[in-house]
Amino acid sequence: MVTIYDIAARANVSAMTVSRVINRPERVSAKTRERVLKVMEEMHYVPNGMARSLVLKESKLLFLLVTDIRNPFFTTVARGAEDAAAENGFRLLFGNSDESLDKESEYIEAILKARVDGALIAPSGDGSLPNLERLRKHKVPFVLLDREVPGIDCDVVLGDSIEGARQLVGHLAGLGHRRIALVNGSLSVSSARYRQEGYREALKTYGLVYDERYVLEAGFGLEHDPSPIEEWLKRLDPMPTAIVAGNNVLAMHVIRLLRAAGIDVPEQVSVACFDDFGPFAGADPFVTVAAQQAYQFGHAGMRLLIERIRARDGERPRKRIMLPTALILRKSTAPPRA
Amino acid sequence: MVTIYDIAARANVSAMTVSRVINRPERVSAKTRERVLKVMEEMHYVPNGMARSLVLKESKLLFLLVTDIRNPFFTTVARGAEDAAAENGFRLLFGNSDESLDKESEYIEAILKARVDGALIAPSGDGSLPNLERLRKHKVPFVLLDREVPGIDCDVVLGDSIEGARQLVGHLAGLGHRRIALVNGSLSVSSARYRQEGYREALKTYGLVYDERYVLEAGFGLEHDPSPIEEWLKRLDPMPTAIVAGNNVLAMHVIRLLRAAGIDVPEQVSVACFDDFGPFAGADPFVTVAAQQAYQFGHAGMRLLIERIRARDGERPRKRIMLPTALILRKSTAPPRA
DNA sequence: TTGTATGCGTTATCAT
DNA sequence: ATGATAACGCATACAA
Repeated sequence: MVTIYDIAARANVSAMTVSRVINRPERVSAKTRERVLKVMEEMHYVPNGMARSLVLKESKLLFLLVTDIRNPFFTTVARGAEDAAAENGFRLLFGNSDESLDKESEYIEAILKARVDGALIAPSGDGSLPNLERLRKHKVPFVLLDREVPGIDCDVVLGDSIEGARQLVGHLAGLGHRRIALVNGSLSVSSARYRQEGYREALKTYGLVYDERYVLEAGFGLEHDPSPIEEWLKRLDPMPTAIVAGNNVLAMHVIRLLRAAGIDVPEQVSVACFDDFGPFAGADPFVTVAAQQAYQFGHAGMRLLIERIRARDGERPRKRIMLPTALILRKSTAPPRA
Repeated sequence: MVTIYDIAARANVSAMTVSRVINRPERVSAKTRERVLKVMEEMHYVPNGMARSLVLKESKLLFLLVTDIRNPFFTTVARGAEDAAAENGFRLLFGNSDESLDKESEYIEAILKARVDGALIAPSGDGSLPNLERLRKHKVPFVLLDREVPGIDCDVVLGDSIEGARQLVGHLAGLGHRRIALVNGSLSVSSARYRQEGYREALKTYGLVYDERYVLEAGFGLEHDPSPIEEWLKRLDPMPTAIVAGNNVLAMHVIRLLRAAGIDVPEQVSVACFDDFGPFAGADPFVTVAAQQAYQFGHAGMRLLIERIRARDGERPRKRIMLPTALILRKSTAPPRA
């Protein structure tokens, strides 16, 4: 491997001069600078980032930890995060926790070992507290994504779940639905709690009663067993005329299960959910959603993280960015049958 | 930051002993090992990966370069690649080239600087040759994904485009279509060439004539301007009764444009494409596809890469993995109108 | 403007 | 079984 010493020898300067040509070109005479640059070119020199990181104590590496990169929400988040990172000269490492605390813990260790400059994290849930405290103890700057964790005070980018619930329930109530159920993720996830809270408040707003039999706590993950949803749907009597899903995965499960049971959507049951399905949902997406600004989640979250890294001031006040949701009406919702 | 020297001091051993406890525990007496481990625990020691990489000349970092992480094909590839990397103790950096050679070049520099152990790359096209030669010159192991590049001999994971084309055209011809058009990506991308070749061969197989007016060279990327497609569609006279799209993005454009022009799919024109739309295409996906095994692309590609890294033998024969495609019949294709 | 000495945190080598 | 020393490639502090 070619090092600054190899360059130095060939250019008849010291290694320090080579280092300066790279980092502070203006502090080197034009003549030697040209000569050194020429030798660097000839010898195909590429600076060793690891050696540089070791002495500078900054790696220009950031970590993005999501629960599943396959979910178009996180896919788009990743795109926004990578763009923002690249714009600021950072590279991105990534991992999938699969909503599992254990996997998350492994990635936390990876974050620590890799000496990345910071991390953008969608925590698996409230159980992430020890993981985040571990990062905090090691002074690794981090920003939370989509979910907050009670007990930890940090920058966070959230979606407005309360407003999203109001949009969803409001739309369904406006169509005339009065029995609106909710399939949710685990209540140990803050977004699920907010969504449930918003659902409850919105029901009240529209003069509907909250009935806990019409609320199911399931899982947000693609790999979660959907059979509890199936049983719940069978159990419901009378059937709700509309179902709100806590995220896109749950909506898919619900629609699939309803159809499998011979129930038409939206003819017999309307379905709407939080989160959108991304740009590849097809030319004519089906599900009515309260869409989150996924790209902004990633982009703004990354910028927040980089800001905090730059302002080494750990005492800088925490920022809490709340991104609005947008109701997008599609074909999975319709007025209830007479 | 806690270093092995801090641990050494507290445990009354040398730094080397601490290093041994971490890397070769069996070569340290049980007693001191326990003592050192206890101190490491107490002081919350985390090894510095960068320092380690510097001396060992291996980073346990791999780079995944795709053209767009938002495309469900690459999303799933990423998931497979990350899984395979994690299974083997590697972490993944990633970047999006957006089908742009310039962006790709920037990531190539990043790959070089970061001293990653290898890279899994979906090249932007044949123009990637210099970029790949640069990696080769610096002895960075790499594996190509989905596309090969003439002039470079390396491991590669490809989809069987010839077979995919046969499946698609065969299906349409079987339905009775005789005027089957093709919207393709840039012919400087190997997969586009193979798909076009397969299309041409399949037409012959099914006794149909190849007419270049019914073939358009557009772009695979989500950001490509779709207006050439629009003009092409308007120009076609008579209209084809079926259109094969070179990938999922093109299929989306075509379907959207046809509908915008008041043309029903599949009633008036059938549409089918290479690549699938992933697990979030909705509960009832619309488009008939020749699906690629995206997860396997990532997983097998990553394993190939890791194999090559381990067998430091650069002369090891290149592997060329060809993954089959699967025809999935859905609602975007139907018999032509009488 | 340029060079020397030193350290970043770790591991390999060789010694004890 | 354990330790002393050098080296990995680079940048900072200081000196010339």
